[in-house]
Amino acid sequence: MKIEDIIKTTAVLNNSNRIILNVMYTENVINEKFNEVLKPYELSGEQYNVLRILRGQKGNPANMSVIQERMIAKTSNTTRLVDKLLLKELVTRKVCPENRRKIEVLITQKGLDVLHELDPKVTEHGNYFSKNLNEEELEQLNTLLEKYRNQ
Amino acid sequence: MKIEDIIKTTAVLNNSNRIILNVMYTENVINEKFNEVLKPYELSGEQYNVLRILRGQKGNPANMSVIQERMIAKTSNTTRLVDKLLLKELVTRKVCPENRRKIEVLITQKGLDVLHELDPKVTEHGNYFSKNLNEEELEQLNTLLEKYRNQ
DNA sequence: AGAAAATATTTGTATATACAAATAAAATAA
DNA sequence: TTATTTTATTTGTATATACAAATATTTTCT
Repeated sequence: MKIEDIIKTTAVLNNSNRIILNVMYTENVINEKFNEVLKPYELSGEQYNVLRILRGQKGNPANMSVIQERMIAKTSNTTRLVDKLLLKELVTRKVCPENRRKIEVLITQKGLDVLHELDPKVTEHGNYFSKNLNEEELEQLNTLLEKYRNQ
Repeated sequence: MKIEDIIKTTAVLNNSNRIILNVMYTENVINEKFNEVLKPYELSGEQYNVLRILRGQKGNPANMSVIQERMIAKTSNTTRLVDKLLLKELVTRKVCPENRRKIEVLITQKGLDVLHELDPKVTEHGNYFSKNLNEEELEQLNTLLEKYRNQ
């Protein structure tokens, strides 16, 4: 469906404005669907993102600034996200003994189990949208988005 | 910059996952930049979106559900957004006399003036990103995003 | 007409985002 | 060694998002 029909505008949009709206709306659609996947686990998208970053550390702890710089939404409040994960016992945190300013965050076995259970559902979520494009188009879309962003 | 480098992952991503991350990250970049444009006016992106919808009404009032269905983020809380705009005297609201369940929202002259002042800055914001692509690529990106979203 | 259902909006609550300020520890400079 | 600067994280505050429940009005059914 064209973005003009979705936002029910009669205005003629130029390609520049249409991309802004299309990217924003597509992100919303992806997120809404992904939140449905996460809902039974009572995780938010950004909490899931933190868990993925921690699993990627393969047993090494990550401190707050490492998590921060690997997040998609760079302005997320990592402290509070980790707090929530701690309450659910999906991560542990302790002060780094070498540098007491730093906090070492680790994913727990429970956290790894949750991610493992989610893995196929996350794959399915990605395929739900990408199935509409062939491999060449998928490649193109990634390339165009990366090119578009470059300031 | 490739999304893998931005989120500093060593994992190999398939195109399906890369699109999800690329769309989410691109939306973030667009929004961060757009918030800078809006900041001097103390407007949020969604407040601006509501003002645009109201201007598009060309003098006719819009009720809450009309605003809602034209918004990009379909889950926004229209009541509270309109409340904020009302405090800034950018809109008016009154109960619809024909159907007292409905609320008629109108943009004020002050609201129109703010939008008019923002217009060139919004255009500039769109061009800031779209200048990286030629007309054909812009067209392609829009088409691919619209195709991608189709369930 | 009165009850029930549908529609339009508001309110409540928890969480998340955006951004500035505060705190604490470590590194560097005088 | 003390003061200053830098680094890492936390806290505060206002706003926004997500979603359920409440309220008010209108429409439909009997």
